[in-house]
Amino acid sequence: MNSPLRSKKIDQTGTGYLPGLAIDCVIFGFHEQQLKILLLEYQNTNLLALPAGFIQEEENINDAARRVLAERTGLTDIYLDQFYVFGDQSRHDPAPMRAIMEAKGMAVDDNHWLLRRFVSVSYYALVDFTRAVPNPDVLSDSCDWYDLASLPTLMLDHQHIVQKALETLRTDLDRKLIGFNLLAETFTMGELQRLYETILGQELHRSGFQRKMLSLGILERLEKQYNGGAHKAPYAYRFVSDK
Amino acid sequence: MNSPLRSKKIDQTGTGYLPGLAIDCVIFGFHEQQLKILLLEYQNTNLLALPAGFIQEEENINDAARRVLAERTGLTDIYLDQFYVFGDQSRHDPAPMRAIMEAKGMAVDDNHWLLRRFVSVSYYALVDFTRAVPNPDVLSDSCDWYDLASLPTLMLDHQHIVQKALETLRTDLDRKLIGFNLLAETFTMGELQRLYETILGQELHRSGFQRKMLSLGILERLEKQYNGGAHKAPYAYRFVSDK
DNA sequence: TATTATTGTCACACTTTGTTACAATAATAA
DNA sequence: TTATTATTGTAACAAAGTGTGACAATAATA
Repeated sequence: MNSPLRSKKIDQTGTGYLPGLAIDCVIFGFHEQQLKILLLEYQNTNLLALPAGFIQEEENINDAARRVLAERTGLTDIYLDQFYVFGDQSRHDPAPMRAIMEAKGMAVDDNHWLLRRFVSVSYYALVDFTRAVPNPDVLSDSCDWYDLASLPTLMLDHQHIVQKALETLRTDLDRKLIGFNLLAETFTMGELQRLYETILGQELHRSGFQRKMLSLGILERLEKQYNGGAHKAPYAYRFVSDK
Repeated sequence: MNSPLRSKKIDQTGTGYLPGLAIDCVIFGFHEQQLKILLLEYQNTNLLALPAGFIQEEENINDAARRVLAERTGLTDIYLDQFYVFGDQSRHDPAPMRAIMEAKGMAVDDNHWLLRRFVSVSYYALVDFTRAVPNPDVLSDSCDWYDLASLPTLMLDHQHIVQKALETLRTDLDRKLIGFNLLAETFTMGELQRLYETILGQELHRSGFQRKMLSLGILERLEKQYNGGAHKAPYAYRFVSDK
C-alpha cells in the first residue's frame, strides 16, 4: 500500500506525491432497495468523509483513483468515472484535517502539507455491494456503508461532491449501465428495474422498462431462474460481454 | 493581466500559482459553415498549442479558466464547461516547452517549473466568432482561428484534448445550447440548423429540426427579418432569458 | 411578370413510449 | 388436491414523438 493515509508514517512534506491535488471517491453500492455510499469515520472527531487519496509523482491520475478504490473495497476492474474537479478556493479549511491529525496524536505544524489548499479530482464508482469489503485507512477507525437517502453531515464540501456524483450517475445511467458493477453476474429484469428505480428515485412502468432495456441490446437472456418466489420463474440476464 | 505567460517576467519558481496544475481551453467558434478553434503559434518553433494558463493561489479554478478565455479573446460572460482532467504521466514531455522558451531567448534551467509534469484541467467554450479578438500570449507570436476539419498537428496531447472536447460538445449540445454563445444575439432557424449540422457533422431535416427546436421551449420568436435573400423573410429568434 | 431560393406550415406514415390487460407459473394457503 | 397470491412474459392499444415530403408564401433577381 502506497497511499500516504495508509503508510505507517505520514511525513511533513508530502514527498513523492503531486502537491495540492487530491482524489475523492464517491463509491456507490446497492443493497435492499437502497443506494449506499462508502464513508470513513475519523477517530474521536465525529467527522465523516469520502475516501480520498493522493497521486504519486509517476502515477496516472486515473490509476490513482483505481488504487484508492481497491484500497477501500478490495475491488479491482471496476467502472470508475471522473466526473468533476472541485477547485474553489473556498473549499480550503484546515480545521477538520487538523482535528483528525490531533485526535490521532500527531504533532501538527501549521505548514503541514495536509493542511494546505487541495484541488479535488472526483470520481464515482458503482460496485457490487456483496463483494466489497470496507477497509478503513490509517487515519480513520471505520469505513462503512451509509444510506444515501439519510446521509449524515459530511466533512468540508463532501455533501456537495456526493450531490454532483448522483446527478452525473442519473444522467449517464443508460449510457454507462453496461460498465457498472452494481448487480451480481446474473440478475432478473425485476432486479434491474428496482436498481433503476432506486437510482432515479422514481417508479417505472414494468412493461415499458422491459421493452426499453431489451432494445438497448446490452442484455443476454439466459435460462429461467427458480428463485423461490411465489410466482412464475423469471429469466436471468447478464450484460453482453462483446462490445 | 496576471497570467504568467502574459506577465513580463516568467520567474524560475512559478511563485503565486498552484504547482503542477494547468488549464487548457478548447475555444470553439463558428464561421461560414465551419467550426473553428483558437490556437497559439510559438515563435520559430512551428508549434501550435491550445490556449493555456495557470491557477493563482487564491483563485477558483473555474475563475482561472474564465480569465484565460478573457485574455485570449476579450470575451466575458461566456459559457465554459470543464470537461475532463488529463493526468496521465505519459503527457509529460519537457521538450516542446524547452524549445519554445529557448526560441524566446530565455535561459532555461533543467528544473524550471514550466518543464515539470502538469495535470491539465480542460475546459471548452463556444464563442461568438464575430466578437472574439484573438490575442497571443507573451510566449507566442500569433493567436488565430483554425478550421477544426483540417486541424494541423498540435503540441503534446492537445489533439486528443480537442477530440474529447468535440465529443462532449456533441453529446451536450441540446442540453447546453441555451448557454452557448456561437451565434449573434438574434438568428434565424436556418442559421441555427447550420450550426447544428456543422457541430454534429451531418445533415438534418429542416421540418423536423424546426419542430424539435421549438419544442425545447428555449426560443423566442421575434419579428421577421429582411436579410436580402431572394426568398421569404425568415423569423428572427433569440434564446429566452428567463430560466 | 416569371423565376428562383428559402421559409413556415401542414399532412401522413412510421416509430417510440405510456398504459392496461391477460395468461402463465411457482409457492403458499385452504 | 385445489384455490389463492404474487410476479412474470407478452400482447394490445392509445398517445406522443419523428422522419419525410408537399405546398403555398414571399423577397430578390432575371
